[in-house]
Formats: sequence, C-alpha cells, structure tokens
Amino acid sequence: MARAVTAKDVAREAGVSQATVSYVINAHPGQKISAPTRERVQAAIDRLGYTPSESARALRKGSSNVVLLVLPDIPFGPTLAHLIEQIADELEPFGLTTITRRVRATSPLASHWRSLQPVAVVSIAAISPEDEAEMQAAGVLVVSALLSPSSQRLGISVPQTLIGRMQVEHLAYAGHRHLGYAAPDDVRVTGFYQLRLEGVRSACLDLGLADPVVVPVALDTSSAEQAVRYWRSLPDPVTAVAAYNDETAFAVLAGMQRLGLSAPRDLAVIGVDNIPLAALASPPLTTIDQNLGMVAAYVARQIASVTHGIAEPMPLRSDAVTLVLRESA
Amino acid sequence: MARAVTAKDVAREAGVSQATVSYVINAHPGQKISAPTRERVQAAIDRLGYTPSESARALRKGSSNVVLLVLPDIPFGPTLAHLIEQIADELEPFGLTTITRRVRATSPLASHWRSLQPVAVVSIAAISPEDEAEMQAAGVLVVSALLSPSSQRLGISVPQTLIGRMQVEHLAYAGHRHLGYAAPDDVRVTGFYQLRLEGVRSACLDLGLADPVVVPVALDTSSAEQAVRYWRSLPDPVTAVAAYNDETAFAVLAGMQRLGLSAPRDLAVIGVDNIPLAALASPPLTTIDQNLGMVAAYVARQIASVTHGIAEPMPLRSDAVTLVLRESA
DNA sequence: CCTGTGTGATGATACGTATAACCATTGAGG
DNA sequence: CCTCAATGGTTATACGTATCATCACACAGG
Repeated sequence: MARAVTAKDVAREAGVSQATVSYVINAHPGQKISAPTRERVQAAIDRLGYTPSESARALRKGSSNVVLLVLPDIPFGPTLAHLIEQIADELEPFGLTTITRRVRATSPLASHWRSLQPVAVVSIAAISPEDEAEMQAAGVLVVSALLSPSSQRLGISVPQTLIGRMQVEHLAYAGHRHLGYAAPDDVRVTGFYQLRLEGVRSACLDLGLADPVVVPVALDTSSAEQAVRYWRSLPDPVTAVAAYNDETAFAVLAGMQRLGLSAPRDLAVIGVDNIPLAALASPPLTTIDQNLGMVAAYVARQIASVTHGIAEPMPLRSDAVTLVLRESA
Repeated sequence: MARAVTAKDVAREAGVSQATVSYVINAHPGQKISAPTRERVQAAIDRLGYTPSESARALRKGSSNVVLLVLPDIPFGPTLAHLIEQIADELEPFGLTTITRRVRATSPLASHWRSLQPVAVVSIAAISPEDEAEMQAAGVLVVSALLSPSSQRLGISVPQTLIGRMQVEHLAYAGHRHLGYAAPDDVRVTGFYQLRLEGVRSACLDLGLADPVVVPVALDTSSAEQAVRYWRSLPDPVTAVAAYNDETAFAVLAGMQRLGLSAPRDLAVIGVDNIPLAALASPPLTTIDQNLGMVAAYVARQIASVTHGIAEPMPLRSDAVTLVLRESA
C-alpha cells in the first residue's frame, strides 16, 4: 500500500522547500517565484504524479472546495437529475466539487454541512431561517434555487406561479373556458405543486375563467382514465387540462387513449418541463420549459463570483420560461 | 465568522482530554471509557452541537469516507440517475458520501481520485488496467458496475448481452422471424449498445432467425419514421423491433404513429429499462427491466463489507433481468 | 508488603497543506 | 560606504483528528 506522493516529496525531488512547492501551485500573491524554480518544481510534480491532498488543503484553509447541493426528499425525475448534473458541470471548471444530499425535513440540516465545511450550500428545498443564520455565521455561502430566495440570501428562483399562469394563458388563448388541473399524486412535491396551482388559479381569475377542477392523477393509466372521465362528466365539461408536469401529462394522455379520446380534439393537455420524451408523445406534448440550464449556469456563476471573484452573473431574463408549442394543446 | 466547534472545545466543556472525546466518538477497541465519562462527553457534544471535521479525519486516517462514482461521458437518462441516487442512498447509512464525477476518456483517472482519497471507486465505465493497478496499490477499493469486472476486481455486471438476448427470445416466441434493431444515435453509449446488439445477434443465430436489420434512430419522430418505413419496405419486411432502450422505443412508436401504424399489429416494439413512462406509452411498452435497484444494493453492500466488515452480499440472482410484458410486443 | 494486572484516562505526535514571519542576496540611490 | 527596498527563497507553525505510548490508580494474589 504505497504512500501517496506529498508536497514534501516533490520538494526533495526539486531541491526546494515544501513551502516553495505550495507557492508554485497556488500562485500566491505577494510571493514571487523565479521562472527556473517554478519550472523545476513543475517538472518534479509531473515526474512524481503529485496531486495535492484535498483533505489537508481543506483542513488548513478551513473550508473545502465542496458545494453541497441539498435536495428535499422529492422523486428524482429526469428534470431534477439534469439540473443537478448541469450545476456540477458548471462548477467543475472552478475546481468545485458538488455533493448532493437528500434531506428529510425532520433531520437537522446542520449535521449535513458542518462536517463538510462546504464553500457554498445550494438548496432546492426551503431552508429554515435558523439553519440559514448558522451557515451565514460559519461563512458558508447560501444559494437557493427554484424556490424563492430570502432577501439576504443569494439565489435564483424560477417563479413557479408563472409556470401555472403560462399554462392557463395558452389554453385560454386557444379558446378553452373550463380547465382541469392534473395534480401530482406524490405528497413530497407539494411545495412545487401548490405554487404552480396557485398560478393557475390566479390566472383563471384574471382571465375570467372558471376555477380549475383539480384532480390528483397518479402515474398509471387507470388513475388517469378515471380523472378524464370525471372531467368530461361535469355539467360544464372540462375541455383542457393543465398537468403538474410532463409525466402527469403523459398519464392523462394514456388515460384518454384508453377511453378512445384524442388530444387536443376531445381534451387539450399541457405539461411542464419539456422532458426529452415530450416530443415523442402521441400527440406530441405542448409544454412549458423552465430552462433550468440557465438556472444551473446562474447558480454556478453566482458561487464562482464569490469564491473566484469573477463577474456577477446577469440577472436571469424574465422570458426564460417559455411555451413549447406542439400538438396536444 | 464563528470558528467551528472542535473536539478540544468539547473536551474543555466536559472536563476531559481531547483524546477521550475522540475515543468516545469512535468506540475504539482496546480503549475503555467509563459510562459516566461517556455520558458527560456526549452531553457536551450535544450542548455545543459538535460535528467532527471530515477533512481532519480524512487527513489523519489517510482516507476519506468518500465513495467516488465514475461515470463515462454518457447522457444522463432517468435510469442512470436513479442508479446513482440509489447507490448514494444505500451508502449513506454507513457514513459514506458519494461523489459522482463524469470522466472523459481523454483525461487520466488519477487526477480525479488521488486528491479525494476515496475509500472506494465505483466505475460505470471501463477502467484501464494501469489506473486500476494504481488504485489497488493506493488501497482504494475498486468496484465496477454494469460492465464486466475484471478477475481481481470486485463488482457486479449486468450482462448486457443477456438483455439483447431476452428481447429476441420474447419476439421470437411471439412468432416474429424478421427483426429490426433500433440503435441509439449517440456514439457515447457505444459500450452498452455494442454488447446489447451482440446479444441480439447471437440469439437470432441460435433461434434460427435472420440477422437483425440495424438502423440508428434518433430521439425525434422523423428519424424514427424513416427507420420504420425502411424496415417495412424490405423484401422480407421486419415485423418486430428491439430498441436500444425505452426512449428509442418511444421514438419508434412515435414514428409509427405518424405513419398511421400501430403496435404490435403492424410492428412489435420492445425496449429496455422499464422507465416509469413505459407503462404510459401508447400502446404500453413491453420492455426488459435490468433491476438496477438490486445492482445498487449489491454494490453498496460490497463496499460496506470491506469498510465495515459486514457480511458479503449474496451473489446476484441470475433472474434479476426480467421481461415486463405489456402491449407493444 | 510487594508484585502483577487490568481499567480508564492523558500527553504527545503525525497526517499534508497554506501561509506568516523571517532571512540572505543583490542592486540602486544618496 | 551605508541604507533601503526588492527579490526569491526558507523555517516554523497551525488547522482538527486519531492513535500510540504512557501513566495513575485500584485491587487481587502470593
């Protein structure tokens, strides 16, 4: 079990002190290293295959190069997976490592971040003010994504209510007056669901439409079939459905299929997320794209602006959330 | 910026030495701590909200509690995301933190694991023998998932060829003699694609079927439409298609839909993965389930068996890969 | 009464890095 | 000639933990 190569080994190999090796690696301002020395050290590093120990570095500096991504206990759909992956990809060029941790509401957040001493915590879930204060006090940057940041906190929120509003606006524009809402079956996404539905509701109000008929739809055909049958059985039948997300929309389409109905003729359907499969639904699914790629980039730049002193990101354009018009609505 | 609470602070609070605190936390064999002392220390820990520094611990022990998950540069579908998430969930109870890193084939693996000093490296991609030898020498446990482990390496492989074979067996059983294969459009998944196709080919040979007609299908309707038209235009028309995965299968179904064809009557379709949406396709998609949940559990147990001395996992049952019979084939 | 032994704690140290403090050399300016 | 500053390094130390070596003490056996 070979011992790892340390800076001291490199120093010996290059005939300098360990401190010099460190200065060469980190380009410390206020400490000049001559070109020949730098080269000798670099050569030794290459020859020995030296890699600085992240643990030692973190211990010394008091904070690691880790960004902790805190997820609520929500199902791990393609959209969320992609968001995580993108944030990690955007942070990597800055030497920042992303660690994701799923947090149940009951367990205190502290146990998760204290031991890691991350440089930043990105939260998809809501953070309690106490947790936040603690982290601020410890010098940890707190960034929230998706849900609204507090005033003191950095972050970016995709206005979930806007998403619901846009669904309704499109359906109303197409002439629909009586809408249904396909709610998710999973209590764990209530945070998002409530906000989106709120957007739907207020948009209906603003546009003079009837209040949407909310029905939970599980991700199976019979559940959706039942919902569809109910919507169409009303005195004022629902003619269009806004779904919580694309997966729920798929379920609605499957339920309709089973009943021999077709979208948008019998019932228009609009989803949220624009998952890759949305274009392949039958009929191709009209949906709202949150453009989470921009969110990922924004979050990453915001962190890098603090840790690496790069320019602050431009505020996100408000037209980031877009309608993807296909055939289902 | 409050300094973090250290073991020394706890020691002072409890009126003991720092060493004692460490012994209380780690239950070191060969060092008894009396019950009263243990309680006093524990009380102090709770009172101060102490959490051991992971960096210092890793530095001291020479290896962190990190498990590095190495991904090839493949697209991040729902299946892979779920596998990652499950491995992380399985490892967390053992105090192991999962870090995923996507590795392009060009960059040397060493730069990724050396600095982290992970206790184990789980690889979805192939690992070069040199990389593997280096890790072994450094005492890092190497586990490979999905693709075949080498003889010395721990790991578990889902036999990708078996997947292709099972697709064919089902289609042949249903009476199909001329098969098509919907290949992925993405060069990055060649590793998996080649193996699955090989399984398809050899099964065709064994069952006396014609060699499958391989056509690449991108994840859009027109690409699939073209493929479907081609399959049906052959002198011996293809009557059933095995798709690389469920997403490709969705594309094929969409292409058929556009042509007014329906599965399985005009063309049977079978996928791989059993993604949640597979049941909601029209018609519901028949597919092969790899049961990656079992893979995740197996990998996690295998790691824990080394780090925590728990029992070795039972070898994976060979019937883990199963046919999910729905309507498309 | 002395020795041996087990229990339960402490002191000291090393892990590998970053950085503050210090120092030797050189060259310029007065 | 002496001072001063700049350059390019070195020495020493601290970060927080785990663990080895040591030790104080009590107590049993002879």
